[in-house]
Amino acid sequence: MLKTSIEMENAASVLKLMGDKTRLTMMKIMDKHDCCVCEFVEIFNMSQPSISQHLRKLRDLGLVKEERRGQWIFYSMNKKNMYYPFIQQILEHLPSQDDKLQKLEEQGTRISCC
Amino acid sequence: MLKTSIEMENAASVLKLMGDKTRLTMMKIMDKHDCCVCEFVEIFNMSQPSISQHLRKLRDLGLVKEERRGQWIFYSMNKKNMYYPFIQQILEHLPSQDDKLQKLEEQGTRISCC
DNA sequence: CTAATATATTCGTATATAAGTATATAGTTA
DNA sequence: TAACTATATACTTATATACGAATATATTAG
Repeated sequence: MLKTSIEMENAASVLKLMGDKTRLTMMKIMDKHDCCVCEFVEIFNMSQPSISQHLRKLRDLGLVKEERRGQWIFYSMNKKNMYYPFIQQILEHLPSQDDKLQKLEEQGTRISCC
Repeated sequence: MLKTSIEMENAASVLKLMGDKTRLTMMKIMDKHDCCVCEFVEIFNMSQPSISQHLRKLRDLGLVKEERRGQWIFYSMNKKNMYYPFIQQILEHLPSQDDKLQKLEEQGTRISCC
């Protein structure tokens, strides 16, 4: 059985982050796709600062990585983070959120397709 | 790959519960052992009402089961709960908390040994 | 170089959460 | 049956959290 070594305190911190539905969904999306702030703003119909704050929390723990492409900064899960294996096996059990990106594409607001 | 079907909203709720270090530790202990309130009070050096409130939150979601034995009510993880498989694979990755029960036994305050 | 766009940060607000004191309740024990 | 013990509940308080308006910052685009 593949086990990651993770302290209780760190585990609780990660789980608390994932215990917010918006962030959990973001993480599920970012596990497979790059996504930028303005796309999340559309997906969740939330304000840009709110989305930015959610990402900040993930960034503070090194859970996500950024890549600037032109005007946009794309976020994805940082698979090199020490907690990633722990996070991944949680995300694996969640339903796909790809439909949310699909919807963006249909509306012509998917940016990472360009 | 064994996957459980769990909705995002429910997953977030469960994860939020587990995002508290005290509750996470309690859940880890209860996954293998029965434990009563007064034992948790000793383990965590917290007030009885606090422990009781933590258990209440777990109980409200059906995550724990109770069993009265004399004066005491023993709690353990409810392995029949629909979310248990999801929870279990998270708990599996955490370090054992058995040493906490061990310490109780050494102090002579372990109740479920009697 | 300026204007525009994307994003981060600051700030304020409403709500949620964890902790403990006080009290009520549910049993068991004597 | 009354006394006692274990536990649940109610209440208060301090702190954390999520959200969005306003603003600052970092780039790119023209």
